[in-house]
Amino acid sequence: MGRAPCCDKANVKKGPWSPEEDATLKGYIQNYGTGGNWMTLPTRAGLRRCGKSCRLRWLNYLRPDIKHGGFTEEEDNTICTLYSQMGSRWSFIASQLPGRTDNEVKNHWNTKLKKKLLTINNEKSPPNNPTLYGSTPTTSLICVPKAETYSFGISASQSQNPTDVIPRLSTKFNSLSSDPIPLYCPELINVSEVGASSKNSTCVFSLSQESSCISNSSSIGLVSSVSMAGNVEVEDSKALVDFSVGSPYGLGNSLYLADFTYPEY
DNA sequence: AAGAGTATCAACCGCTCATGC
DNA sequence: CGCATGAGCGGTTGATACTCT
Repeated sequence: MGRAPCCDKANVKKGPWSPEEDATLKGYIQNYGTGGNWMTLPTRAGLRRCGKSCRLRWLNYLRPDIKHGGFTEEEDNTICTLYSQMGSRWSFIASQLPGRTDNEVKNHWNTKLKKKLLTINNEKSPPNNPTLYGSTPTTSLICVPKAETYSFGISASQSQNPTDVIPRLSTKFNSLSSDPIPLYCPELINVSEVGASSKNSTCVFSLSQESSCISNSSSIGLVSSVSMAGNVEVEDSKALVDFSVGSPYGLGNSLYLADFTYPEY
């Protein structure tokens, strides 16, 4: 027994919105507002749509203050900076960009900015010289040249049962820059999930317990415990590693570019 | 010109969180 | 306190547009 559906699936239309539906929804909200209840709005407005669908259509497309069109370089930098600090908090990031929606920002990141980051690193980073990505010095996106890569290897756990194999990631993430927080994490990191999509191989990992990590940043000193969760997306043997790092000293978050080798089981 | 491959983005899905009862 | 419900969020999908061969 699962959760009750939010609407009568048999009687709601799905798929792209027609201009007539857009006009109906827009007209209704402009005249009467949402009434604080999206679930009943389609019925009140005379639309055969799910309330969630109406909400999404209004917020992402029909709102009068939506900005359509390409992103400026300034917006790109804002997204990169905030993503490096906050992770995929798209609603927050979008709130810092007037007229942009979380969906639009998320799509823009996934289709353009992420690739741009990889491309820029490949083309412009001289060996042995970590560089900041972006035009503003405040950004904390770090492109790590191949020679300084944070290589890591994965070895399988001792389990023989494929269903409960938890590969373990033994590595050190040791940023050469003082910002964000450089870390040395000698502990084994449990890989909670390894999978592959049509485009990228993905490896999701997290520390199963608190780990002692020593920061070599003089401004930070000793970080006694850090929890981490990260994603790795692999493309052409490079990995964009996205770490959310929590510590008693607050939160840090950084993107690293690293070489990646597939585990040998 | 046509088919295949790729990129884009609107929309959906399922989950979590907040709130009210 | 526990449950039901709705809002909001992030991940993913799929249709369409675009580019390449």
